[in-house]
Amino acid sequence: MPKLGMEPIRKEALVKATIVEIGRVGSLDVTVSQIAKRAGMSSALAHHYFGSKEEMFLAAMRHILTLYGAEVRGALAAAEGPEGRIRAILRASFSPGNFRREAVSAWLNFWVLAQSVPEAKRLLAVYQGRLQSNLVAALRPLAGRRAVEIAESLGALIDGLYLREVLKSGPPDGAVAVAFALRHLEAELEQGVGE
Amino acid sequence: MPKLGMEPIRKEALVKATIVEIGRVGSLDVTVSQIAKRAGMSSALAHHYFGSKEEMFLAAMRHILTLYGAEVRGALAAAEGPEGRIRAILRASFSPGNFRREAVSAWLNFWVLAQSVPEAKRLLAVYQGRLQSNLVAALRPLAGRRAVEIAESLGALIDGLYLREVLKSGPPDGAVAVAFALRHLEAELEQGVGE
Amino acid sequence: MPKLGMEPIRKEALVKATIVEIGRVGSLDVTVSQIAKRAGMSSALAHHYFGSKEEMFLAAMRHILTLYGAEVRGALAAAEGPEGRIRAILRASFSPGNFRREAVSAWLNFWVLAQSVPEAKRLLAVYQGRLQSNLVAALRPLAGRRAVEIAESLGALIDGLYLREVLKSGPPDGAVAVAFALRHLEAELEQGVGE
Amino acid sequence: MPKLGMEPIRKEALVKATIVEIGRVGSLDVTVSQIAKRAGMSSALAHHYFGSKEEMFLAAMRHILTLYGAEVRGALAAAEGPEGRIRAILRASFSPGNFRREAVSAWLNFWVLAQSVPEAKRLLAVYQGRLQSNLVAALRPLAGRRAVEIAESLGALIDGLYLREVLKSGPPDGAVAVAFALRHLEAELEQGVGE
DNA sequence: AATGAATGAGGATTCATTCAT
DNA sequence: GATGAATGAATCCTCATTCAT
Repeated sequence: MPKLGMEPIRKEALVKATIVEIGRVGSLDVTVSQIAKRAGMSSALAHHYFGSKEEMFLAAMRHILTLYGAEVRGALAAAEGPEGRIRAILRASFSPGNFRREAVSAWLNFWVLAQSVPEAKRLLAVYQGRLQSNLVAALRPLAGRRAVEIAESLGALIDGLYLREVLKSGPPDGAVAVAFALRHLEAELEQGVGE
Repeated sequence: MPKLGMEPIRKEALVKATIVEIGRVGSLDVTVSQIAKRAGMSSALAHHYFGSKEEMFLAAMRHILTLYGAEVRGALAAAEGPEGRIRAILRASFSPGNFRREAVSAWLNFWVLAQSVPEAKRLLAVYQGRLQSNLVAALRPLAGRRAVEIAESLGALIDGLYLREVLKSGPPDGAVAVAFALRHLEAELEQGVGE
Repeated sequence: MPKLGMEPIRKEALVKATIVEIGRVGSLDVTVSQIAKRAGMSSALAHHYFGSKEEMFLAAMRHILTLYGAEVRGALAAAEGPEGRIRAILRASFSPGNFRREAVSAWLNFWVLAQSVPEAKRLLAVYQGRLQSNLVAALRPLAGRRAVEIAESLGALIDGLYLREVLKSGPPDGAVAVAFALRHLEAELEQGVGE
Repeated sequence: MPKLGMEPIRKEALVKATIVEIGRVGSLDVTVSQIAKRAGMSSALAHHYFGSKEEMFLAAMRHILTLYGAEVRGALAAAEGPEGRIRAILRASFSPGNFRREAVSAWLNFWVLAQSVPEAKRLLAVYQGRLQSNLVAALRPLAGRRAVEIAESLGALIDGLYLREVLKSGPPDGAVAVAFALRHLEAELEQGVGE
């Protein structure tokens, strides 16, 4: 008797194991066996479910980006006012669920993957596009036509803060990162006001 | 007496080939043979001069960071006034020599390398430290005690802009990046004034 | 469910192939591929089961020493009287199963291995210790306190005869070797009597 | 101007370095570069003088066997009476010059070499032949027609004692070995007397 | 005489992937 | 569904040897 509904459970376990292993090793030089072992199954089964190592990586990317997207959406739903929406996006971006060592490590490696795997590039582009439109929507009432460029610089700053987390030791501090980004934003907005 | 003085020539060729290959493949999954072939020699010779693949990567990192450092130093030497110094740093950061596809790709991969190779981490930390102190020195007259935090956010922004170049197509446009960073900076400085 | 229970079969095939190849080449300069090919499998599988070439060598050593030990034990079980026990040990030592060209060659190479691999050294020491105590036990009733030194010299003689077999051509002649050792032994014992 | 008479000096340095390195590593897995470096020259020069690694090994063998032969000859010249001659041979065999760790190690490795290199086999056979005839000559007056077999067993015992030195720790003790061999010999001779 | 330069050949080891059961 | 078995294809690295100077 086949166990019913094993597939999603197995897949999820593999996706999580993939992220953990990438985070542990710090690169994509992770073997399917390592991942499968951590997920509690044989490497053959991992291939059975994903077809190839690359597909596992892509699934892991989707998982991380989906998680991020969900968190942002949730935060936005509870936010009020333009500024509140921006704060919500930032807080979600640096929430403990996203801004944790192994996720940051995986995320960085996905940028590398994007250089050689088109689908990975597409996924990152989608994520970036969503972030950008969310920011623009929230900024429009505050910054008018400057919303686009401010959004872009805020987005780049967020990515830069993620990147730099790699060199730091100790657990990531999301609050500090949010404060940084907010200060930057206020500066930009004040400038707009001053025009 | 044998042919002499080949070492520096070979090493330089290998370092350049390493960067080219990393840029071409988009990851550190380059074989020593590929690199050596592009540098016009056997892989055995590459090992003879560098001892290991990792050492070649580190040499390539040092090369890129040294190049960057030299360009910044040169630009600073010709700069006048605090603002001029900042512009110099930014222009050097996004100069065609540094802000080119293959160098950006290599640079991104070095961040990944830094997660598993301590020496790579150290090198990046040194580069980051220099950038920070250069920025702080230039910002001090303009922003007083806020110099440090502005420098940090400016640094993160620069890294973010580098990172995002990965998703773009076409040759990197340094001018746009500089403009972005400058706008951000002006906003930060104005804010200080408004306090 | 997959094909099962291959491990012991494969391992045994590899161990035997290792001995054959060492005997054929006359040194430890055998490639894993050669061994694996002779054992009828890929070198990758050999590594899968043994982890490393060195482990294969050690397994081959254990095999040879175990074989030897078993033969001695068997012969001792059927032996009667002190002299009978000694004859049994000698006959086992030079039995066709142990005293054959390829086993002698492998044995010699294991002595070399013992110089650089501690575990190999340990194995040889264990074998030597067992031989010594077996001999002493059998000699005690015949030679009293001289048993120890006679055993030692008999052991060294056995090893010397093995060693010298290397230079000979044609199949080893165990009978001659046994006769040699027995004559030596009788001389030693008579001397004791004469005291 | 070529340095005159460099060749023998270089060659000797290489031969000694070969023995040292084999002793150090405990096997013939020594690189020409290691040997050359220890001899204070480039590996290219080593090849210039010996043509190949194998030739270096053979030269080292000749060196060791020559040394041994010379010592035996010297000792024999000063010996008096049959028993004195035998003692001389044994003492030479286990003299500090021959019975030292690195020489024993090299000697063992040469037995291995003899299995695949005919010239090495020939050299060992020559050494063994000389030892045998020396022993027979000395034993004839004492043991008559039994001289041959006693010589052979004494020779095997010597080789066995050399071999077993490999497992021991601490510097070889020639005196003990000589005593061992002498006791064995006396036993053999007494037996002859008793016939 | 002497050596730095250079390489071809090879060898241990790894790994994604496939397959039979 | 699940996995042990199995391998081909790499890849890093080593090394004896050659050569130009």
